[in-house]
Amino acid sequence: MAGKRRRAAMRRYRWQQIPEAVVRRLSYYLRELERQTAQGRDTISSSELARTLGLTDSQVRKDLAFFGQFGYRGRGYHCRELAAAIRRILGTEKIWPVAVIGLGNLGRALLGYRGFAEHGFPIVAGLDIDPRRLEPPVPGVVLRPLEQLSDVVRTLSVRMAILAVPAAAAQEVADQLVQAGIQGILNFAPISLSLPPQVRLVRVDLAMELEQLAYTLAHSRARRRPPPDS
Amino acid sequence: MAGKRRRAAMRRYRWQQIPEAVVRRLSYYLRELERQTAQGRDTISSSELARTLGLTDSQVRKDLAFFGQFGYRGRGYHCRELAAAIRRILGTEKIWPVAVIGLGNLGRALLGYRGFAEHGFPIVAGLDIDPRRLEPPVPGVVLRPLEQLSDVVRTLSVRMAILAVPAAAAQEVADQLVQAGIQGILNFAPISLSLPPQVRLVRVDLAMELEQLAYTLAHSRARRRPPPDS
DNA sequence: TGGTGTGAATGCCTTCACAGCG
DNA sequence: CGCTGTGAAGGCATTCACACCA
Repeated sequence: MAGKRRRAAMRRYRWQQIPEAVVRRLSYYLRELERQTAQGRDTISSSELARTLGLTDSQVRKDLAFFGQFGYRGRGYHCRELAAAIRRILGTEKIWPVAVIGLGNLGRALLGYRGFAEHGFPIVAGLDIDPRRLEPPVPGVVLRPLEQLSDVVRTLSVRMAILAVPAAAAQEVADQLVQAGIQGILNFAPISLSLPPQVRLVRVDLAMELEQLAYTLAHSRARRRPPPDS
Repeated sequence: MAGKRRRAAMRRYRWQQIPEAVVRRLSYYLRELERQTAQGRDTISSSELARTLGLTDSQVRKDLAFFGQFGYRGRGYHCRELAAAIRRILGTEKIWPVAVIGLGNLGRALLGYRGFAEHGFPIVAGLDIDPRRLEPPVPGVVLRPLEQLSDVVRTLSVRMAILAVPAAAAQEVADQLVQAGIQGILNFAPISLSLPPQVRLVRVDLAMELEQLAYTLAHSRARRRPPPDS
């Protein structure tokens, strides 16, 4: 392996038309590959990768086939190599500096969440309307009043922002983000933003995730079973 | 309207076999209906509900049709009434007390996040292995060492837990949750947990959401369709 | 032998189109 | 007249099955 001559380059593709679900799974593959690599594993088969993620082997292979040929027949995929390929596909072989907007409870926590930087998304700035929330300082993070947004975006080359303001303010602040040149928004406010089509939007609604859980619990016939033994 | 005699009860259904995507959208409908209600609106048509969410009108109607008939021909849906129906479907007309496991950066923030309680998921307990993290106290929340998990689960009737521990510890702690009788887990650790099938699992990977954003930004030389989220 | 890559088949979800009704 | 509810059609994603290869 050790990638002497890879027989097939990554396919030049119409990235546009790739199903969203596929891209989503790519992230999962990447996480698992990183974990396996960290554990010293060299290669992995589609069926094993699938099993740990609760998917089917053919789905893994089909997903990857959208982007090229990465496997070795009879042997599977080289973990480190495939991880690198997925990073290239996702665009995370480069660093994406991120700004957090809204430094309340959640925003502050996100400033300190290490998982972002570990995956190529260092948080370089935090902004809030209320200047009192700009204290205390956070090492490595520029804290500024919201009005300086454009400056921050420009000087730090920020293209994506995490929006963690109250729902009531979210649309207005989102408009300001667009104004300032932000191209992608990760929205934590439980509201449906309307934005110009060229601005990418991903929504995370934490209460909603619990609702999904509640739904399955409420309708599982296995009501309130006692703690399983063993 | 004022719901004199609703002509059709909610359909008795095979809740199990309803597509996951439908249940997911139900949460979005609920959010939007709550917002419209708060703005004093009385009724809304499927097409308007759809438009604010970036969906199609027929999709809204089809989704709801899984569960019964909620609309009024020629008039649309009664916001408050439909919201109540969706809450019944999701199981959130009842209160679901939740425990947060892991009181690091993220866990602490989630303790204080109001959006949970507002949607029927009050956080009643926080647990951590490290006793130092149990300070300072949080009003209304019981903070305990992880070893007291079973007690807490029993005395507070907790069925769902939010898992916010480091990835390296996540599987082990998840096993303990199952032991203690937890039936649903919202997992923030960037790792694929393996659990007995009767335990429900929802995964939120924050870095992954940024990866999705990065993907679209990295490949956005050409036009994509508008985000399904809006 | 073991496992990839991929057409073909399947099944599911979404969209269409319109009957039906207030 | 407006808008729901719903069979039918269409499109898309997943799974199957197997040729092919190291």
